[in-house]
Amino acid sequence: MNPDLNDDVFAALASPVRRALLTLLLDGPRTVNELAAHFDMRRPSVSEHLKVLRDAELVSERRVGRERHYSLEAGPLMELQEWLHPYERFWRERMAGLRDVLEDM
Amino acid sequence: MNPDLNDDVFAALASPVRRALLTLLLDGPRTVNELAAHFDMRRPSVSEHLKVLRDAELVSERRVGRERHYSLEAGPLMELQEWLHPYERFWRERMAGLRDVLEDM
DNA sequence: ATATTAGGTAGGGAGTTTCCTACCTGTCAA
DNA sequence: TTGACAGGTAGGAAACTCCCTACCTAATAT
Repeated sequence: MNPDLNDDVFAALASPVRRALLTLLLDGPRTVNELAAHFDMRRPSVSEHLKVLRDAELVSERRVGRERHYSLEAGPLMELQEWLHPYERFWRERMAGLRDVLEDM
Repeated sequence: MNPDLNDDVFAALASPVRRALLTLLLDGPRTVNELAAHFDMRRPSVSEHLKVLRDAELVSERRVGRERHYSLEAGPLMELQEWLHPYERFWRERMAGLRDVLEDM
């Protein structure tokens, strides 16, 4: 049903550091050093986090001279949204329940 | 911004077993034994997965005699959908790009 | 009362994750 | 051409995950 939404994506999103990296990339492509500056962590560790994101195809890299520019790739996140669809009914029901309670007050 | 969407939710979703448990609960509340029957795994392990889901508030439990009925709680998934919002722009852009390529063919 | 059933908890082993330092290659600048 | 800089890779320690078996309590059934 969602053939391309695999474990790797969920595993990649499980780390707060990697989620923060994705958030930083919302503002456009960034080099590894620019990204690393935001973390209390050595650069090689950031490199490894980027590798996990690359393997999950959540980011892409473009080589520019001796720099590497990382960009957000939102495809897997779109599939994640699709994965959520079957659950949507449940939170709508809960919201409806909440609304009813509020109306009774 | 999403104060209630914490690490626990992403970590809970990182396991394929736990995602399968949520999928099973789409059909309504289930006991631990009913859930465990779907996995090639001992029951205590399923219990532990359920504990992780409970801690992330993705499921709730109701005691009925000696059984425990687990139910889906979609609140955190709704927050996950909200977490995705800032990324939506990116996949829309990608889709638009794809459409343009197709139109040129 | 006793046996059985539902299901949680404890402790442990194997595998994985996450960080580190040390080191390497490739590019640019002097 | 030599030095400095960007950033990836290797190897290893500490912590965490995931599964197991053994065991426990509470509730039902006999």
